[in-house]
Amino acid sequence: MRAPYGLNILDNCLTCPVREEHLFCNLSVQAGQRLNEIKSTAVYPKGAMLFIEGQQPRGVFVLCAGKAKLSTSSREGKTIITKLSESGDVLGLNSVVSNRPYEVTAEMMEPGQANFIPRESLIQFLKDNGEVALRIAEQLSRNYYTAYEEIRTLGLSSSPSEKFAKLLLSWSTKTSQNDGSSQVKLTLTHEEIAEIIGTTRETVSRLFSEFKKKQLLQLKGSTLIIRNRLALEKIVQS
Amino acid sequence: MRAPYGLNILDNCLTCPVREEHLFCNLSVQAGQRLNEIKSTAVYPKGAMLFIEGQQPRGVFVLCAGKAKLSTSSREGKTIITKLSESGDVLGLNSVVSNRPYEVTAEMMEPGQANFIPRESLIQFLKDNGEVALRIAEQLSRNYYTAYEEIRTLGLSSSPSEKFAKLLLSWSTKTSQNDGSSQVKLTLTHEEIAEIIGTTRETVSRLFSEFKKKQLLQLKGSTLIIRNRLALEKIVQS
DNA sequence: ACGCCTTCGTGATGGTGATCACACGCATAT
DNA sequence: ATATGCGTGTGATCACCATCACGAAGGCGT
Repeated sequence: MRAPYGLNILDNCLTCPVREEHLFCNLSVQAGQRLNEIKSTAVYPKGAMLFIEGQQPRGVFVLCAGKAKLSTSSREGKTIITKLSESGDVLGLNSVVSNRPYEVTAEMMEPGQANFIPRESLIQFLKDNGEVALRIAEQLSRNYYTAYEEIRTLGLSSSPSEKFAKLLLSWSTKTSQNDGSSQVKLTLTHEEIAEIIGTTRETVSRLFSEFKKKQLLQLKGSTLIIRNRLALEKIVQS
Repeated sequence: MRAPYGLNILDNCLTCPVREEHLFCNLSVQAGQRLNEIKSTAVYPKGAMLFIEGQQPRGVFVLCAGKAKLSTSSREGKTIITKLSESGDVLGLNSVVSNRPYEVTAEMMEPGQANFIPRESLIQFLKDNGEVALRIAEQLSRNYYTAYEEIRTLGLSSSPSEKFAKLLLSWSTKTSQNDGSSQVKLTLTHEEIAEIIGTTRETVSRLFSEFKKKQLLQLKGSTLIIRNRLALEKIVQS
């Protein structure tokens, strides 16, 4: 398969982002080869849709480079972002395994690259390799956990402040310093943050102001500095 | 293993609730026998907790008789019910497969019976029977779908009326008549309904009044009659 | 029959966040 | 420079629903 958009393709992208929880690591030699045969790699520009909510599942995408956002929308146009995916993540797995329509839309937030594995091939591959099926099951149950966290956040923590604090903390843990502060490159618009925590853009703006005033965070250009982790945890407290 | 609470035990409960999506149907003879060896059956009274949020996963429960509610709570005591389980459902599967703490509490809503399969035995069983692992994966992805529906409901439909209407419809579809009305035995308290749709008891009371006045539903004793399905669907519209 | 507990109905009140509106800064394009 | 668009800050308003409060109705044991 030729790559769209005329960009380069890495030869073997499946192994490039080696992460602890990577699904397709440590396979037997034959399994690895088979996987290489059925996958195809492509490059996507910013804004490209890997798949769209409601489509029949064509296959899974293994993200190699770039970030993607997973979102779902109501008829009236309200949108929630359920996950920000990074390289190594496997997208569309649930739909492919259960053969139901994609439940989310996956959109590239920046130019990137992904491996595509067609549904039929993957299912056959799993039938032939029982040990991988179990690993897939593990991955699915991890996905479930994440979804459950989301449910807890949406259902139990009522106020936007709480959810905002929770989001900041989830960013903070990735880049924690020993002195309690941490820095994150802020690539999301207020609108997008609003879609993550289920509120409006205006409220997010006000939350930023409020948290700045309370010395909880600080902004230098597009760099977000989280000042007071403990205070944030106190706000969350669920 | 002896049954607690001094009640009777069915000999082979695994096969009693034969449902389309039943996990452990149509197994090979050996697999079926092995499964029978590692399972144990017990009877539970109303209010019994099969497992509690946060506990290390001991194993899965296959519900044979009785209903159970799955719920999760915040520290401040707010509770949401995420699922009402019926016979045939497999509880605790996600936690067992991913070896993380139970993410919910499972409580019997009425006296019932369940098979228990210890974690270690199940995992070994799955390793030995690759084809079952794939079926487990399918089940997990169905669970994921359900969770996703919950996220959509919580995140996208803002008003309690909308969520209430959605709940009524989900009950209605199970027992639909051809004339558009349907009857359901209402076994939940307003408090529990509130925990399902994420609002307060008082609001549920008021919703009942409001919907009665609008001729959307009717109550005869504990029998709920849903009068106007289309109007409900119009309220939902997400 | 009596008290006790759970469930349910409904009024009054107040806070919170969605909504609308508009202005500003800052890109990039013309 | 001017235009156009996007992302952002912030004020004013208002509906909605959580909360508190209380009473009524039913179930259950003693």
